[in-house]
Amino acid sequence: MSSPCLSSVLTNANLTMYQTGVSDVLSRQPSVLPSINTLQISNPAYSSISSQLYRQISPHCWAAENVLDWISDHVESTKFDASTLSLAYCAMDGPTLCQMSRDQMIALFGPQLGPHLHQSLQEHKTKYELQSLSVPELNETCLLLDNFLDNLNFPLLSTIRIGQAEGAVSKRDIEYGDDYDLTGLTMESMTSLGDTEYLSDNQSDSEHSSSSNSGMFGFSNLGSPESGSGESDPEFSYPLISKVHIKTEKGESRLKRPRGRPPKISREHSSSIYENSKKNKHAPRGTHLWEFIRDILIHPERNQGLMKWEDRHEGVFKFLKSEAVAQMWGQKKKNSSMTYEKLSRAMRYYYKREILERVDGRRLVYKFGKNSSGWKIEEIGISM
DNA sequence: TCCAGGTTTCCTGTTT
DNA sequence: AAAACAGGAAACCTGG
Repeated sequence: MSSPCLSSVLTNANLTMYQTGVSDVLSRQPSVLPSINTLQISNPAYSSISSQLYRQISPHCWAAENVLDWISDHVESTKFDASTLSLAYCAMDGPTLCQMSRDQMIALFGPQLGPHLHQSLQEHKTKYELQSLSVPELNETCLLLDNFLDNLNFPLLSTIRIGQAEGAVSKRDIEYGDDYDLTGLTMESMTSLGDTEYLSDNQSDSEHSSSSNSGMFGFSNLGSPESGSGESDPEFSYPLISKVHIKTEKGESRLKRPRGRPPKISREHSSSIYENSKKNKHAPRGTHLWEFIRDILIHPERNQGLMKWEDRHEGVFKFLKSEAVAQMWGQKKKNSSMTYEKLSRAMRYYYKREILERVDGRRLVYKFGKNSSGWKIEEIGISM
């Protein structure tokens, strides 16, 4: 993968092929997704090169990030106030976009940006209808490549991070609470999200409904392992061929060790831990795990059945989809290999600091301690 | 440059 | 048997 353009094309094609449920997300949660800037920045595949990629692809083949790039360009060119634009309206892929009428686009993007976007889209569609011969060939190639890599137990193209060094992120752009988003979870991450104890808010503890997991966020079940436990399955644990390129101040790119204790060399599938896809950027101060957990709990629109209060007044809560929460945390920290096991270790460190209290005998249940804050009803002033 | 805080990762053993 | 829990150890990153 030496050509960034080809890499981006393949990555985007893969995203296009496998991203599902975007319209579902659109219809449900228009206000909870991050801003355009934070999504672009939090997307590891994003780069200045790929941001122009949509110009070379038919709108019908645009992935969500191509749509985002396209919208971003128009936001800039029209001096539109992006802060008034919900990212949820931008988090759709090309095929979804192409199905929208002019009125629908005006309804979504407003009377200023909507017509502009519609006009632009028609121009792009017209342009690429003339080149329709080449696009199916590209899609077919991408599909073949994906199948090929999949059969070799390589990660899907969408899980490979390419040119990360190009996606340099400034610290001020990483604002807590806005840059995690389930729609950005990759294929590899979604294969193991289904916990055995998923419960909707209306269900009792005795009810189990793992079969409904895939539909919670509108993701389809895309080839999860039979075992149902991606974490314990070596084939579904880590991307194998990704590399972490860290751009230094001098501008060169080099391999960098991932954070944490290095894994044992002898472990199967750990061909090289230093080649794992990770950005070793530590979160800025104030971005703590317990705050992340707290914010999921106190924002029902973000919760989506991930966690629930067991005792709202006592601060007792339970993970309903522990792996999904861990993936979200990992996404926030730019760490694709985050698991509930690791997250829970960090949670246990909070016992000593009395940010959390133990809840003995109950699995996946924690309680906020006296050194936590911001979760009490009287503190946040709303009724849960 | 060093240090502290806050994880992240791995590991072994225990409990549910 | 598997998943979750517990906690030690070590590594890493960021901010001060």
